[in-house]
Amino acid sequence: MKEVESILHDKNVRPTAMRLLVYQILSENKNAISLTDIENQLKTADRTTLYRTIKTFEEQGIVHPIEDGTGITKYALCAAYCNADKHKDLHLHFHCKVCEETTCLTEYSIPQISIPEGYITEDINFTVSGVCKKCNQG
Amino acid sequence: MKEVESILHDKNVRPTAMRLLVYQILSENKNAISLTDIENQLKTADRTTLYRTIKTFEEQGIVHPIEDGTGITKYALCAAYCNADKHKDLHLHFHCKVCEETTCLTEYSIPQISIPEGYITEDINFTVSGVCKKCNQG
DNA sequence: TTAGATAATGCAATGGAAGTGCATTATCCT
DNA sequence: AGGATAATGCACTTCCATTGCATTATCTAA
Ligand SMILES: [Mn+2]
Ligand SMILES: [Mn+2]
Ligand SMILES: [Zn+2]
Ligand SMILES: [Zn+2]
Repeated sequence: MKEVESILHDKNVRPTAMRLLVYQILSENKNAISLTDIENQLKTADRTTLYRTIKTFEEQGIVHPIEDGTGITKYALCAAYCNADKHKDLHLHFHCKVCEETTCLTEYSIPQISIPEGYITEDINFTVSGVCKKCNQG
Repeated sequence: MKEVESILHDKNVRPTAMRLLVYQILSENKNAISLTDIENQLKTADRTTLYRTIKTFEEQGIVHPIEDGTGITKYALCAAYCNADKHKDLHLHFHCKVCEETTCLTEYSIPQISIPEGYITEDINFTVSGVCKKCNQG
């Protein structure tokens, strides 16, 4: 059994051909990508299938969604220890307004914060936007 | 000159009837609201006008947009000291998955963070989602 | 190993929000 | 008051997200 196949298997996701391809694409892109990006890189696949594949991946802790402020949700692979119960990759995300790329800053953790008494935290989104290093050196 | 009128005036926005109404609605809602929310509370107005009104308000530091993870942008009035050059109300936002309400936690500032060398920060979005106090007491 | 149950896929269609072009109307300043 | 400029309303377009349903693939247990 190939590596990707066993990863999906471990996360309780049936390793279909389509899913292996989507996983492949996600792992080849160093930036976070949108559903449309995936669609463009996988001309054969139907958008609906991709949509539901990503949804499944998200639910099973394989990818995490990123709201980068563009209104288009991006996705990136999770750390190995994420699972269906909890996403544990709480890092910053950066969106460059010049090149439009959205990146996981996996080395930069979301800082601890307090929220008002009585509120329950389930998800945290910390996204910084501006100009990335590459675009800053023009 | 009424109070709202002078606020708009100070921010270099012509105080038209429509704009006064939009401002009114924003100030009456204690939560952040969407364009559609405004539309529903102002049946007479055309959506395009509201769209452009909000855009103008945003540019002139009257409202700030909030990406709460739903994909629908919400808006809330800024602090008095925001202006066209810079939004200075850097606080947390909370989105309740039960009642769907999005709130400004104006008392809770966005913590200082470091980002990688060479990156330039322009905007920061820090949104927590989960269950709000009200929904947590059911 | 095969049949039947269950899950995944593909197609077609819908919904909702964002955004644009242009003609008309209101506002403001001189 | 008059003319420049800005705001508004209407009609349309685009794009992404999402669903229903029929078909096909996958897995499991007999
Ligand atoms: Mn990430
Ligand atoms: Mn706010
Ligand atoms: Zn860039
Ligand atoms: Zn709530």
